[in-house]
Amino acid sequence: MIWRDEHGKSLADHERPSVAVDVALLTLPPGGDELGVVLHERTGGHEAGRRALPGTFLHVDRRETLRDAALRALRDKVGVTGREPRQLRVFDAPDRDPRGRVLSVAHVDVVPFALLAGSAAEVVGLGSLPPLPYDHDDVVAAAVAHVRDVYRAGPDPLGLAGEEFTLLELQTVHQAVLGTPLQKDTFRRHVLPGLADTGRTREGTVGKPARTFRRR
Amino acid sequence: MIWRDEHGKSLADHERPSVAVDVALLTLPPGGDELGVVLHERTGGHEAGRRALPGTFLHVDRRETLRDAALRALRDKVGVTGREPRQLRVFDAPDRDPRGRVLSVAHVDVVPFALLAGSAAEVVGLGSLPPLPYDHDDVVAAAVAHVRDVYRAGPDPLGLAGEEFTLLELQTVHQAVLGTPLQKDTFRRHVLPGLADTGRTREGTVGKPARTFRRR
DNA sequence: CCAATAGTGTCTATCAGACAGTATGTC
DNA sequence: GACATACTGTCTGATAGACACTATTGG
Repeated sequence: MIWRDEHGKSLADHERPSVAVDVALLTLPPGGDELGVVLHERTGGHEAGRRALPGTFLHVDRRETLRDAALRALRDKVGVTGREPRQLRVFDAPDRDPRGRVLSVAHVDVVPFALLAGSAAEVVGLGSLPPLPYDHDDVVAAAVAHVRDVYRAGPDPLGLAGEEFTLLELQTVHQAVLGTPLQKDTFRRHVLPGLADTGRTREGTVGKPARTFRRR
Repeated sequence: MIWRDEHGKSLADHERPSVAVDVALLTLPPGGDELGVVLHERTGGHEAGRRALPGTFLHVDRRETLRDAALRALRDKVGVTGREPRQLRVFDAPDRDPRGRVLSVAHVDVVPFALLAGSAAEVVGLGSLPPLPYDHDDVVAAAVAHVRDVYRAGPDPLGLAGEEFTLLELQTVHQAVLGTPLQKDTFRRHVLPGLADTGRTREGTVGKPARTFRRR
């Protein structure tokens, strides 16, 4: 049976675009004071050696969702699992891909730097990004803007700081994400209502040991 | 020439989904105190008589953008032109359309009620929506949430109040959009910085005539 | 004068931001 | 005890929210 729409057309009568997903995966390199982008270097094909955001085509034949495609791209291209990519928007300029009409559903996610150890990921600071293919520069810009918005709402909403952290560690994360320095006492009062004291302290440093917290 | 990706596959080797756009077009019925949704009644086909959001398939063969497809849907299905639809997100549940794999890029826009005069549009208040097909209920919910967010930022960002308005008219619009009553004096001070006094007043009513404003 | 709506002076509670203090650890 | 870092009391200025007053029109 073939379903037809109000003009008597079936789905087969419409030319269909290819649909891809691209993921701007952001992280915080240690010691760095700015966000990093996880790229992968392409091998083979006509774009060998060029770095790009991890991405892939949607596998319609496997009834794959966009989320699953994004997770597959992260796993296969940069060896990262356990993420929760969020849609940013669809990039749909007709000439954005020279191979044909390809819509790209841009996603954003974030990963603690420690989880990248030993993976195929290459992390590049926001300030030293190479030119990226397609509209990946716009994807990164949208991703950074989105993450900054989210981080204005409360303490480490996406878990960049890990499970347990001191207030100074949390402040460092927020400063790197937002790209601006923050005041210690103001920051403390801002985030404290959203945190739970673990009862433990961070020992072994100079100065008074700091209490550690979890997100509530 | 056929471009091949890093696995030696060309675009033709991937099964492609159909891509549709759906638009939640919101308006403010006169006298009403809540947002309305512009629906169109389907004619012919297997869903005749059912009401749905205006939508259409992306015309890949015409190199159409998603924005253009959304504008075309508004023009052809409900007779509305001159809008600026914004993407909400992609709805991609594999079984959302019984005809096959169809991704829907949901859009939102807003239209002054006066511009609907004589069109094929049917406006239904948010509180009295019939069950909508596919995931159109979710689209409407996302659209309303988005418009509410936008209207928290400043005076009538999307132009629902028209060109020129009194503060009371503007307040009525905001109350209907947000679904909550607002305080006269607080509202006034909140929006005044974003308005320009026209120098004119609204005559012919009981009480002191109100000055009219434009958005700045 | 009265009714009705427009517009404003002012009080208060809250909050961001900052300074400068106190507390508690290492060396 | 010196020093470094964690934590906090408190001041200030800005802002949201609300009350109640004044202003200006039509009838």
